[in-house]
Amino acid sequence: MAPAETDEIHAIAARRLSADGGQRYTTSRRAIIDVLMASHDPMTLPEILICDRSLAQSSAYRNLTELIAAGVVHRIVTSEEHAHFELAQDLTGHHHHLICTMCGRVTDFVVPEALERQIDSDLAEIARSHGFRTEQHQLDLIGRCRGCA
Amino acid sequence: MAPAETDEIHAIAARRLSADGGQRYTTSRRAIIDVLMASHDPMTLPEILICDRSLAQSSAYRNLTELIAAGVVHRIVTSEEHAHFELAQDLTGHHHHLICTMCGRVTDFVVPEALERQIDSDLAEIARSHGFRTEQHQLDLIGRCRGCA
DNA sequence: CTCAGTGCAAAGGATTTGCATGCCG
DNA sequence: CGGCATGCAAATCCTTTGCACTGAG
Repeated sequence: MAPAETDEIHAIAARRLSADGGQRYTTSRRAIIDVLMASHDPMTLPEILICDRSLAQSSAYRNLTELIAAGVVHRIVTSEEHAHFELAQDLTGHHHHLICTMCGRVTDFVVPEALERQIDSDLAEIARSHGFRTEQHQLDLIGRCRGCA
Repeated sequence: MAPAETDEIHAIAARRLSADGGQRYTTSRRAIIDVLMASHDPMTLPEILICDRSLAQSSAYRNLTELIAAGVVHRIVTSEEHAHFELAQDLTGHHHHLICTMCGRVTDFVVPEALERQIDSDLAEIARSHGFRTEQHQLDLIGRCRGCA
């Protein structure tokens, strides 16, 4: 669960893509990963395109879909118009999101280890009682960010 | 925070709507609330329309928007195609959601009081340190439901 | 050569909106 | 009467897809 090194992330991405049906780690895909690594917070597609003017919108969407399928990128849906994208949490470390209802910005935060463990154990019990196979939990705060408060 | 009675919910809905700029609690709006009360889990718009054949799609969306603005209904966004709608949690009691990545179904669950308190206090501290004004927290489990596992 | 990747333009699909009409207060 | 509410159809807008072309192995 420890955050991976920058170079290591590229290596992992390449490996997961090729494991996922022989996909290549192309320049465009690497560029997307670079952009996401450079940002500390999840980004929308328009934001990604601004950081990487060379990319076509449809290709960006297609590559993100591929990266998500390969487990390298994670998509975050909010009430806002655009989805947000971030590196998979097994690459960057597990965290949660502050979601601003005004400007739509998504910001990362981490919670104390003790709380994380408590949540995991309580939710495991709940999932079991519902016959639910949990893939991930998601704990977000919805409200107004500092700038919009 | 205690769940409100069925009749009481209608009264509250009417009151909040009229407080929200003089909106009326019309037959259609009451019907939507009835449908949501009858379901124990959040519903998509198509599901609502099936339960209430008399409603036009656009009116249903418009009424839901109005009910959300009045704080009577809550909208849940998932990765699935349709949003889900449920009564505001101050009417039904605070709870969380199991979200199935296969069939898209959303199911309610509650967590132990102790965990809820722990989350609230830890997150309050985090929000403070980010200058974030929290409106609600959201703790969901993403995975496969019993039928799709 | 072959097949994945790319870009452009067009399609898809949930949700929203314009507009004329209906209806409660 | 006045303004909110409704329904239909058309518009929006994020995202996906069809298709022809390019490029890496």
